[in-house]
Amino acid sequence: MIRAVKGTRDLLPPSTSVWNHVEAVARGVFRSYNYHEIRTPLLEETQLFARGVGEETDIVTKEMYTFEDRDGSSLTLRPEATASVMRAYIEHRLDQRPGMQKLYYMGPMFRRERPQKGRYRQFFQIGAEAIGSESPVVDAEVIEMVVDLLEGVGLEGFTLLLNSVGDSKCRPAYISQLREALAKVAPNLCEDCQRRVITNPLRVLDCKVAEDQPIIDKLPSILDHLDEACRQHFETVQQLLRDRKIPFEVRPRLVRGLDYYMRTTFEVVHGALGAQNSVLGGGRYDGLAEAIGSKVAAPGIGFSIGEDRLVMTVENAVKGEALDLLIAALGEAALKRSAELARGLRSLGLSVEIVSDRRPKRALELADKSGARFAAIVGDEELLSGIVGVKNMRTDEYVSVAFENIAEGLRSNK
RNA sequence: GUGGGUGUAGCUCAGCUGGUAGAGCGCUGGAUUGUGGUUCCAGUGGCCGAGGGUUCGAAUCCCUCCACCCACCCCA
Repeated sequence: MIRAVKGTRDLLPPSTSVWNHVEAVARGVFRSYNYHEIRTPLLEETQLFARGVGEETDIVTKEMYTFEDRDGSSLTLRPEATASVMRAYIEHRLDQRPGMQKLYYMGPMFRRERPQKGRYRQFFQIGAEAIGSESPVVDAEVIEMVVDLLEGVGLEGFTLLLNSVGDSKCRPAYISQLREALAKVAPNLCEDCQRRVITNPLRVLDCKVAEDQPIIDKLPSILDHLDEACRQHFETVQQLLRDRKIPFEVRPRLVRGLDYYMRTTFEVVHGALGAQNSVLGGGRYDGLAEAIGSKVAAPGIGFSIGEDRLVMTVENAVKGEALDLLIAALGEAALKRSAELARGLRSLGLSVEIVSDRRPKRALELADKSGARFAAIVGDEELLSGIVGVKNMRTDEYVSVAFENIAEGLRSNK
């Protein structure tokens, strides 16, 4: 048997209606903040991610789906979208368009990791990027939008974590101090951390091993090492969030795995997701444009939602897309008349199913099992009288109406 | 890449110390020529993850491999 490849999956009904719901809510929220959709290719030149995401990151060193094209060039299935959006921004000179560019996207990303709960090799992200401004006002609005979106799809009990990771001017100094401090305590840390001390000292801050916590708490905090500009920026973002009554927790130890982040970073976590508790991550990336070879500066901030994870948390809260009417047609003539009726109803946006190969009882049973709102039987009697008995499957109400009045009845009961 | 767990019907799972498969749910039909949800009856269903070994005989014991899940790493 041929199966879906490891880490990929088929999304089947009724689950797909949850996905549609999440995406519809997202589009609505994006529209209300004046964001517009951008669609970039799933394939990019490998260099884009190597430079944009960071040569040393896990994504680039071991998780990318990279292959050689027939002409010898190296292509990669996108592991994330921000670099692509920035590439498109530069390529099409969107900086020349009036005002800031507020863009959103949704679609599949690919990373070759070992799958587990909430993690797939093909996974879906919904994200947005605001490019063309360094202002903390934009940071606050992006975060406000994120909260709107999550609440809009019905997510409850999430926590917004906030931090600033400084910029290219103040972060290097902090990291060297951190290295110094780590050198002294390294032998007392867990095995993973001892490795991180060398590979990526910031990651030590993210360690979850209980015994390490007291040691990590004593390490220097990035927030004490921000330069004046970064400190101001971070202060303002926090003030604007308070003004908007958006609850958040400052987590000086919140670090992100992608090299391009600077200043504001944030994350939304939710229990009930297993070990992968992060639903969304984002931050500012003022140096990204230059990193991928742009001559013009393009400061920006964005975020990305793990749609698979979000759907997991709201799966039960969303109702499916119910069938409006199931018609049991008895005989040739009735089938013909039913098809006419269905055509009219469908053109009004109602969903209709015709069943002509089952006894009425079985047809009703099917209506019940498929969650139809109404059911009707069309046979010789109805053809003669022009009157159909329409049954409300939820309330058991049963009304006789003329063929031409069915639409109205269905719609008023919706 | 590393650990742990699990693989028997479409789904959830029973099958004790070896005697070549069961239940519930589902699906199809009937009881009930045209009105669902309850009941009852019948039918449909499986190279017991794959290969090899032990044995007269293996779903069951042994070995190898594979797949899926969870976790680590890391991230959405």
